[in-house]
Amino acid sequence: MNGPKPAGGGPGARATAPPDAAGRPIDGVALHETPGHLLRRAQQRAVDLFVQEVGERGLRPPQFALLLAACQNPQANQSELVRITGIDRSTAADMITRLAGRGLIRRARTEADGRANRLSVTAEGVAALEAAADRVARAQARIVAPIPAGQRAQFLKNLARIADLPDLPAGPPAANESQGKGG
Amino acid sequence: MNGPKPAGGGPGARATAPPDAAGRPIDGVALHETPGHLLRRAQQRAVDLFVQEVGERGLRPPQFALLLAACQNPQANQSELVRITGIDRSTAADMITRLAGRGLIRRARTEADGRANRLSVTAEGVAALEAAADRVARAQARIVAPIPAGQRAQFLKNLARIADLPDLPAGPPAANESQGKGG
DNA sequence: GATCGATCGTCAGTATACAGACGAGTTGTG
DNA sequence: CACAACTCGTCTGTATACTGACGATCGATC
Repeated sequence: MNGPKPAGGGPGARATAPPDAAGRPIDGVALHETPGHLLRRAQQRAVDLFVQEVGERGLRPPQFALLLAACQNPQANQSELVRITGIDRSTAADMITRLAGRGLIRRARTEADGRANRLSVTAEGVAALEAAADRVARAQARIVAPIPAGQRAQFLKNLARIADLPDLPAGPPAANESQGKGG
Repeated sequence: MNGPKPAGGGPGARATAPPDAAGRPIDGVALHETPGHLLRRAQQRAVDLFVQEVGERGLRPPQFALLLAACQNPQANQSELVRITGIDRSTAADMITRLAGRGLIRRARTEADGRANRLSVTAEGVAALEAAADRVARAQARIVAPIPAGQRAQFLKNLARIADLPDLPAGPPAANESQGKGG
């Protein structure tokens, strides 16, 4: 555990000093209540669980995302995969070099556009994806496990809102989704 | 903007193939619905907003966290700050070197323990923190702005659950907190 | 055909993140 | 004191993230 000085202040998620703060104004800022810090810690934990399940020598989360996107969009070039995955274009270039070095992907200039690269996932790459799929699913389940089941869909929806991604395709099947059930 | 091809799949947040998936099982995995991916994208956005507010040449989120923790815990050594902030010890060593290079912090061996470093935030460091405080608060507000106001406290609580941090000090003042507004 | 603006991918530089090994120092035990 | 186990901080190596600059190419326009 690690919360030695919560500097307990008001409720909610304020990042400024409550009236009962100490001398300097910054002494009232509670790091552990700020959304940005919580997001960072939560993402750390998510990566940790992913690596625990998939293995330290296996695919890492962004590698899985990139390889999966390439597999599901065979005619996409690097820029399109960058848009799909949210990985930076410079980072993607490095990652593709590493994935190609492991034989999971191939990179070749397209004939139609002399600037663009088309990425082909190799048979080994597909095998790596399929071998990881179940473990990734387990990791995802463990990530949201600490959240009460009835609140998970709403939580992910709000996470998508922050991420500024298209909202989850909330279909008709789920009935109780915009309200938690009391308790 | 960046969501050109959502590759819409099944509802909910499953990470495995729904029965109506295409040929390979991995074709049914919807990246944009997985908690890990959403956490990564949301954190990217949070960092982006932080940098927008504080400035590209200013403190970055982990630097702010480390400097703030050092300021609020003057007698803490590096290991303790590592525990408070969740920053890796190797990363923290690098960051402290950079912060010291900018004159925001000083590092010195303690007399009591010949291994430990005590970190002193300089006057410039305190000034940087205080100058950033309001901007950081604005950034935090913008991060959760896309979430309906009534759901923010619950969202942050669930984020803290994932992060495996001590729960937010949800005091007695908040009454309607574990349920959304009726329906 | 020539040119301008936009796009694609690469590269350099910097910052964050983490595993693993290491030296130095401390603590517990005898 | 001697010794082992542990802790603190550093260092190396690798991976992710992003900015800014760059060359190459494409598209539109003249």
